[in-house]
Amino acid sequence: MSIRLVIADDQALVRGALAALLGLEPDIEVVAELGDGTGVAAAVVEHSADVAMLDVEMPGLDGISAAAAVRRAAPSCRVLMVTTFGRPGYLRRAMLAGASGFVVKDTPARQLAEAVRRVHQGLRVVDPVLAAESLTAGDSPLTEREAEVLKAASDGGTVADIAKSAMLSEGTVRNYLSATMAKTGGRTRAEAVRIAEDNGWLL
Amino acid sequence: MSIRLVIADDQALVRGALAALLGLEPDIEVVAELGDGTGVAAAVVEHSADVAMLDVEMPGLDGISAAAAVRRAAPSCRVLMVTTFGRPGYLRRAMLAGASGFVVKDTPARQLAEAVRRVHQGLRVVDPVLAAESLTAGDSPLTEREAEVLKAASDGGTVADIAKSAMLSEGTVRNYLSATMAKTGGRTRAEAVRIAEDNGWLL
DNA sequence: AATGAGGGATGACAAATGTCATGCGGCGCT
DNA sequence: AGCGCCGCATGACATTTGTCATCCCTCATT
Repeated sequence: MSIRLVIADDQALVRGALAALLGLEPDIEVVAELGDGTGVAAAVVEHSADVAMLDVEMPGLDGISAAAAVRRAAPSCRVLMVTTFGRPGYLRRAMLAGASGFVVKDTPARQLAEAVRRVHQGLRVVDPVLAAESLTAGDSPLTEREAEVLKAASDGGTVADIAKSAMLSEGTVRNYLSATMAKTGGRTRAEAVRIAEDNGWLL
Repeated sequence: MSIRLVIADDQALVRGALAALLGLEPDIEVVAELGDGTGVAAAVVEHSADVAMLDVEMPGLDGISAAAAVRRAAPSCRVLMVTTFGRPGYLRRAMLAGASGFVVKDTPARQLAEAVRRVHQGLRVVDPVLAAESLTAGDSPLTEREAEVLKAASDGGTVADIAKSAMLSEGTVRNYLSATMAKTGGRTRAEAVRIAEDNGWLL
């Protein structure tokens, strides 16, 4: 009996190409393709899928949240995350959300089908380089509010803009930003944003 | 006789998947897959390819430069650019570099093979939405130095950092940044960076 | 020869940013 | 009850930015 697979990726070209690639495998059957995370759990249930392959970066519901939704709706369905960026924080969060595997998009195409088979068998699939990074990088040092403020700062607005969007006093915003800079080791606000993004501490 | 195709994309998974997708077409033959832009022109010549499908964002030689190299080395080979980001500036620069087509990665997978066939026939393939944006957005207003300084600023360093990396006086750096902010309409340095990136004025 | 644009620089000034101390109330832990 | 962390806020302060005027030099255009 073949593995029933659901694929979610926001880039239609990539989504279709992955479906084509995996559809070539005799033991894999692609039963649904989605462009965002919102309908994934429902699709998994509807098609009684065995494995869901999810991109982390998606509009609407992000991959991590979608993974959690899938686990809740269909505990027997394994989740394999596929992402462009090997952010350590993504890996950790994906695992906490119940994912069984995590591969980055520059792993060889040959290994993808194998990864699908492994997670289907209940094994865990994790890029070893990433796993190591994830251990050394540690969890996010930012508090919820700090992350929120930093995220609001990530599009380059002024303190006044951020204060307005977060309903905070300007002084408070500066305090939070100062804290994020101290915790990330960044010397400027922009640097703190970059570091936090690279580690997957925002989202 | 089938269309001989060279594919270059830095994400191995995507590259392999695209190859699989297009390999299914009876009239297309994937003769080479590359992970960066440096070897593309040579590969095109070696395999006497008809069409080269290039990603814009690649390590080493970027897709635009690779496109130019292909046109120089094998004028008979058409170039189809494929990119994640529909930056207006990318489209313009790609066309100037001699590309025949430009598609973004969220176009439906079905249309990709058709795009390859069209450029092979000497037709131009351009996402109409993008083409319109490209016209309204206009060319980059930034001078070479301004773009260089703004790029140096894009990782969040201080003025002193930028000055050092560009071998300029700090005052001059501030003047250039001020100019970029005026030209992009950004109210802060970070905003100017974002706007310039979104328009494809950096790179 | 004159004009203008771009690269490079200085100095001065106003505004924004980053830092720090300090305060308060709430929540969880021991 | 006390301690510490977090959320939120103020106020003061030193830096860093962003803005502007002004200067020099070069090169291409007129």
